[in-house]
Parts: sequence; structure tokens; C-alpha cells
Amino acid sequence: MEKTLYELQAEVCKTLASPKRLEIINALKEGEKSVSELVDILGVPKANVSQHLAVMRHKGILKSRRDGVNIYYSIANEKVVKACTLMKEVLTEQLKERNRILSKL
Amino acid sequence: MEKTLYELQAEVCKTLASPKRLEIINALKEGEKSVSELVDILGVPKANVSQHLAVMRHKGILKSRRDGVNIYYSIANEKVVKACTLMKEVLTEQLKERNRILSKL
DNA sequence: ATTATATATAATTAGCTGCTGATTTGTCTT
DNA sequence: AAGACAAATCAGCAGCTAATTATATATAAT
Repeated sequence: MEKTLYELQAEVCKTLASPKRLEIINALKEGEKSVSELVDILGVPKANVSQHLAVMRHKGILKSRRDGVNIYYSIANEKVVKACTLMKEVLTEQLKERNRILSKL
Repeated sequence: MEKTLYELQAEVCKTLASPKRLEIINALKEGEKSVSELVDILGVPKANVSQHLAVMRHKGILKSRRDGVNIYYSIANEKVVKACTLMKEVLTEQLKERNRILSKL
């Protein structure tokens, strides 16, 4: 079961295509955070946060290190942040355009 | 049913998270193409290509214009291309890293 | 008007993904 | 070793999405 480059690229993209994962990436933008810190920020069950973190770690988006009882996650590749920023810009430009049209009615 | 910014951003990302859609974006990178041209490039049923194009058009990723019988699609926002390029770079860096490790065994 | 071509839409099915609750693993402290 | 805390994993259900097949619409040419 050979995978094409497009399939692999789509997998990277799929890994980012979740509101909670985007929120996690945003939270990690300025430095590493422990799982419980992220649980507090997102306000969802630990198991759920842990799953999202595991998925992103396995896909090489995040990396983790243990310090005592806590495990700290951080972003493995800054280009991921840039890609997310660009997609956010695409979105905000769309929203602006919609408002521009609506305000003309 | 209010949607958060993260949800909207995830929708943009989901729209790109498909090998065929990435292939379409890649094909449109250097200019507009008709549906049948894209069908030839992808080598999948017309209905399928048409669906993917419709999804991306509704999400504001692509735009279309009719010229006679043909409908030409093009990329609505260049930032989408940049985002895809970044994700491809994330992927290639991962693959390089893996090869680097494997070659040391 | 009829036929041909290009594209879009609809409905069905099958596979994937996320969420929840419960259990398990790992680490530190006493 | 036992208890407490942090994090990961598992199993099951629910919702979404893509691909297929068939049908419909739109334009051009005769």
C-alpha cells in the first residue's frame, strides 16, 4: 500500500483540520505547555486532549518531553504555525469580503 | 449555531485535506483549467472531480467562469497555494529526517 | 427542435474520525 | 509498597465525508 505524495500531504493537512488541534497549536505558539495546562485552556476532558496530542505527535507536528510527572508538548516544525497562520488569513479575508458585500445592501 | 474562529479555520483546512483536492490545486497553480482538463489530469470520474471543485468553490478556495460549454476554474486566493506549499515542505522535511535516521543503521 | 458535449446534482453506500467513560501506565512521595 | 497525581490507552457509539452510479441541466451545433 504505497502512498502518493498527495496522500501524505493530505494527511498533514487532515491532522491540522480540527478546531481543537488548531487551538492547541495556537496555545503552543509561544512555548511548550504541559497536558494539564492545555486541558485548562481548552476546557475539554483530558482523554480528548491527550488523543489530539498523540495524533499530532505521531504525525511529527508536535514533540514532547517528560519532566517528572508532567509531559510538555511543543511544536516540532515552525512551518506548521506559518501554514496555520496563512489559512487563518484566507479565512479573515473571506469574512472581510462578505462584510464588504453585505454593507452595500 | 454560532461557529468559533477555530471551527471556521478548521473548515478551510478540511477543504484542503484531500489528496485529489491538493492535486487540483497543484494543477491550477499556474493558471485556470477546464473541468475536463482536470478530469484528464486526475484520471478519476467527472462526477468526482466536479464534486471536489464544487466544495472548494463554495468554501471560497476556487472561483469559476464559463466560456461557452466549458467552465474554467482557478484559485481564488494565492495564500491557499502558499499554505499548501508550506505543508508540503513540512512533509518533505519529515521524510528527509526519516531517511537520515534510517541511513545511520 | 434534436443531438452531442460539458458540467452539476442527487442518492446511496462504506469507511473514517472524534468524543466519552473507563481502565491502565508511569512517576513521585511517604 | 501504597497512595496520589499526570498522562495515555481502549472500546464503543455517533456523525461526517468521499466515491459511485444515475439523473439532470446548460450550451452549442446541425
